[in-house]
Amino acid sequence: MNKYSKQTRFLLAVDCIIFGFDGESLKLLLIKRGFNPEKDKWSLMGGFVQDSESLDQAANRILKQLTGLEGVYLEQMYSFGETTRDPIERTISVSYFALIDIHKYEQQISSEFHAEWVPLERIPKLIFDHQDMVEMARGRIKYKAALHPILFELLPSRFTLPQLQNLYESVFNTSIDKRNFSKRVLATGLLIKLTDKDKAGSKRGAYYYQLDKDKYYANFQAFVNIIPNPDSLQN
Amino acid sequence: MNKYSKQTRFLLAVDCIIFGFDGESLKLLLIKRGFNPEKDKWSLMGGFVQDSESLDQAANRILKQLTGLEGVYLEQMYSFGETTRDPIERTISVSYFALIDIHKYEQQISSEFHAEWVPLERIPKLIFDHQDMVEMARGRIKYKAALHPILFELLPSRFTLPQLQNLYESVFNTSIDKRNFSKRVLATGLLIKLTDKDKAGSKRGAYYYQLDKDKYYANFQAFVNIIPNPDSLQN
DNA sequence: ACAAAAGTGTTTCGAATACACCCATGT
DNA sequence: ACATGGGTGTATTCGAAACACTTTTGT
Repeated sequence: MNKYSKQTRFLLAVDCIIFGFDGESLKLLLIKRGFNPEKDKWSLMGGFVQDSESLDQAANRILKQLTGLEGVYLEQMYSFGETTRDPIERTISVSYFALIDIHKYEQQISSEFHAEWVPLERIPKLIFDHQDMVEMARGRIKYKAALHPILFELLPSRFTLPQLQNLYESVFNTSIDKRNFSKRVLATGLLIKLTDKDKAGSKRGAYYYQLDKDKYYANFQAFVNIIPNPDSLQN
Repeated sequence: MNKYSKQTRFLLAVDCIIFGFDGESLKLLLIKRGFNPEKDKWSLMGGFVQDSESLDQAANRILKQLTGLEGVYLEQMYSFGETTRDPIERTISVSYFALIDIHKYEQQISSEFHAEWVPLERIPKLIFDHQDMVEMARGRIKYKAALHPILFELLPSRFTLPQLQNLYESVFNTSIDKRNFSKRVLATGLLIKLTDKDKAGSKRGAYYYQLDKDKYYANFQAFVNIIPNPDSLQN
């Protein structure tokens, strides 16, 4: 007995907006499609939802397919359902955004996706409505990062304050006084100062810090406003 | 030529979490299902997405079906896609939350939905995962209202400061000093003081205010934090 | 006259900001 | 010795919070 038999069924896709940070600038992981439609055009990584999996599972599967990574920060963003967004057949796309430590990214064996890290300032034209998704994701990461400590997900487990500040400055496209920055960020109580230094960036070296995971998970919901004058935030 | 022919298609629903405020408490508009499955159980208002409409259009249609209202505040919230969330057939639900002026609500002719306004403290058991949707919506309205002036959508076009304060106190389940409240809320510059008073609530009467629509739309994205200590916010 | 709700102002406190010098080290 | 980036403290400002009395009017 199928009570819903008169209803239309739809294709369902998941598309991932994958952020990474290389110490210089914020980047997205894009692929060059190796298949039709829109072969050889740039696109977000995505795939169809399978019969047996939830949306979250689909997103995790697709992320792993491309990056080899599991257990990364992944959050559902928005569902796109314009009737003509996919010219071949109507498809609803549930978009997810992911934050990964760019250094953990492993080129997958097949490299069948021709993935590339592209700085946000140089995103090429993308297929379908993927541009809109990227726009929304840029707004969302700013919005959320202004209030919650999510940007740590983009850094390796040990990082320095100058690195962290660079990251915030990239995301918000602003510059921050380093004295005030360190005060605010240390005042969260989320950071543990380590005893050794990163000598890569300077002669003197900068102390490594790591996240206090317990406090991180406990305080994640709390407002942690690190950005001065967080005005022009989207959404 | 259908390149996607091997993929599974899914039922797609839209479910609406509809908030209203009657001056006393925050309420949800729920329906008692008049059809199977789960006939006579409480549920959110929802419906299947049609072939010809976008997700937003579907949500607006469903909202209008129940309330008779158009042009109300309606925002996509989250998509629920657990494989077994609907026992009859797998259905993905895109949830929307709506804020409406409860006084504009018109019982629709058919009253085929047996709708009722239910205070948030007395939400009955709901079908499927609608409980989860309501929980998420409660978190979301707090979160967003702590930062943006969305609660005006719940009030009539003319309202008094005591009414507005009641609303904030209901949503955040707290009490606010009325002197500080009026300072903060007037400091936003979003309110226009009218010359006449609402004599219903008291002998002296309270001045009516209305939203400065232009400033409202212009400043919507800006942070407008009216709530003291907005800590325990979800999401 | 009094009860009930509306309206209003000042002081205090804490957080955010602006701002400048010394330190460590590789060259 | 010097150039480069790392690290730290204080004074000021501004906004948030605490707090109490007067006004109006229907009864």
